[in-house]
Amino acid sequence: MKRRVTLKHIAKELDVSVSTVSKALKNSEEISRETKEKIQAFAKLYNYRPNNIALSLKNKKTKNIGVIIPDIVHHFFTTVFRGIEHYAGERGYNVMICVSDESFEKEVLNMELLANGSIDGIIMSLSAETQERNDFNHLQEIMDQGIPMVLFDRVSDEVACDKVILNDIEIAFEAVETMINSGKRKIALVTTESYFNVSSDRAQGYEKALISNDLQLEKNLVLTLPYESEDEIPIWEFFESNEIDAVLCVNEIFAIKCMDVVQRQGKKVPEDISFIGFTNGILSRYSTPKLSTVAQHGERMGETAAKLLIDRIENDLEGNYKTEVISATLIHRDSTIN
Amino acid sequence: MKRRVTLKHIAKELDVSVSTVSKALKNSEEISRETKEKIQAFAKLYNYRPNNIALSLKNKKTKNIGVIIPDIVHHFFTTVFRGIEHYAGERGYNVMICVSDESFEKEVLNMELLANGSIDGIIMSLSAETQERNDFNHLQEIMDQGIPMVLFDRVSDEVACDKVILNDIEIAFEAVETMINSGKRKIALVTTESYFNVSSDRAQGYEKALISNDLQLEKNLVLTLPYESEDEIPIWEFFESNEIDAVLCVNEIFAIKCMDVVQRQGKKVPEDISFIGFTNGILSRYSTPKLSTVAQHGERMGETAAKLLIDRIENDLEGNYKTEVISATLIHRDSTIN
DNA sequence: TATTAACACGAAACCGTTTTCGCTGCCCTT
DNA sequence: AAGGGCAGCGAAAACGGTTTCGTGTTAATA
Repeated sequence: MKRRVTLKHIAKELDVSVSTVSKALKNSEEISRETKEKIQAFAKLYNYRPNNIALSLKNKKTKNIGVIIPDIVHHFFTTVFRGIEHYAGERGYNVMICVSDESFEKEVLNMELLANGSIDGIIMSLSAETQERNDFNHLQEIMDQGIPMVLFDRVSDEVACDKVILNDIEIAFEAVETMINSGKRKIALVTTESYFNVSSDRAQGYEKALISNDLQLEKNLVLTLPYESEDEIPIWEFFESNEIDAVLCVNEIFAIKCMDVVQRQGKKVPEDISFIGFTNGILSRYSTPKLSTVAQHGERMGETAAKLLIDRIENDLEGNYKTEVISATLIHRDSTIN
Repeated sequence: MKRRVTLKHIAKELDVSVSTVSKALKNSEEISRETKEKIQAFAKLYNYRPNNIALSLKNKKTKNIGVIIPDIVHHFFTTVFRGIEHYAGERGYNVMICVSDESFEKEVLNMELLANGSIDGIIMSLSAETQERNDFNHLQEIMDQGIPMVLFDRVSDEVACDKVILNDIEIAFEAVETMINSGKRKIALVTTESYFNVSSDRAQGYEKALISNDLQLEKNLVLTLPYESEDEIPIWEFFESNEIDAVLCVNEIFAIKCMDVVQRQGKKVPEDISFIGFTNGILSRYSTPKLSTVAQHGERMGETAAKLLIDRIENDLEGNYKTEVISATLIHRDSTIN
């Protein structure tokens, strides 16, 4: 119904100039006390709020940050997002969110949409397709336009910007070593395609742990699963045709599915076979047995990313890109011994 | 590094006026072919993109919609959000998202932030605190300002606007009746505080089903749990001190927790006791046994909400508020008989 | 040859703010 | 009485676009 009241309306109504109104509302010394009181009272009465769009245009600052994530229905990303949202809110920023659906094309589209002035900076995690194609021109363009950008979790060495990552190698190493120390010897890895930087890092940690404990590195103890699939057969065969007494999974779902399969095959978890998964989501807390996991501290990751971004937006940092490493922690539940 | 190129830059460089550039880029008939070609080539070369902020100011349309949800790390809300994002994207809208964290104060703050010109309309689900306080002035103010708003799932009768809800009463009725038909007689309800409209609707459906099947409506077969709590004792006692052979839970987590408790008490699911939960999330699919649930079709809910909102933004509908009802469906897994 | 229509472009207003600068009066000083 | 200083306010530019309404040039027509 009612149109929003603007400075111009107030000015006309009170028979002063727009500039006077603007100054009065900022309590400028330049304006007499009585004029200020009159204007402020009027503004309050009509619930005046400065128009953000006009401010953005004038200041060339939108106080918005854009977030592009591959999937919103995904525990890890939502926790990261929560961290971003909280931190950004504290510093007066709003968050626009786009979902790439793991698609390269949608990622590019989203970036173009956001980059047209709507946001002061971007936080993103690469889509699966982007990692597979290894094509980062769209990121480079954003950087060239001088729009600050922070990459988290799924990052790439090929683009120079601030990054927030997990110490994937170290924590995978630690996870595997924990299982070795509890007496396990035939340790498997269940992972995704290796173009995911996180998967290859975790594989690296897995291998290092085996080697440093004088264990054989066996190719057939590594199972590569498609990112999303309901097909259980490869899992079933994998655990039937190999003697395995411990498993590291690069995500929670893989771990739950594998645990389910081996239990149906008559093995006991963790006595016969231990499990550790990445992503400390709800599934881990409610599975049977409760899954031991690597907590990725998504919320802290999000906060860190937001801090890096906003710092760069507000201060001109001239390159000097930082990579912050979030330390994961191992959470022992009932799928590992001790 | 490089500043974004504007119409003014192009105009100066090509020695024409800003208006000519603007028209040329819109392929206006008014401009000669050669001039248009020259300008378009130049624009492409320097990767000109119109500034969204300037457009928003001029058109008084931002092509942004705001979404306020109580929690982002929550399966149902993320699926709704995905629906919103998809549909909005198709119609050329971006999404700004705010999280109220179930807090009244944050909800109000978020609305004020969004309402200052950043968005063309709002989609929201009420925070727990807002429902508890029963205070909707902030919603009314938004409506008074003429900003279109759509409420979903957690709605209130006290505010007149478009709404999207689930047929909670009917589906709860159906769920309970299904269990009755499989021979169950002592049917419990595990719910949250009744100021959640969805909980009270589900309770209503539960009661109606009992009554219409000539079963006793027993107060002590209703367990009210705090919204988030790790305390297991009330659950344990509830199932120990009552003879119960079937349970309807108003959310997934409650169901999983209860199933866990009764199984540790030595009862068999579903033979001794059946379970149906609301929210068809990942937990339901991977619990032991797999939980039978009410699928709320969050994605469709989100799409519907977005459609209602955008239709209202783009056409002046003058009141005539609609309430769309999404039909939930019962998914039978292993926590119910047959 | 004078009038006119079509063509191709420019000037300016506008969206809502902020901010710089300049212009009035008025009072005080000498 | 003249000049200086200051308090209080307004005009205008700027942010980056769109759009309406001229306006000058050329070619066609009477």
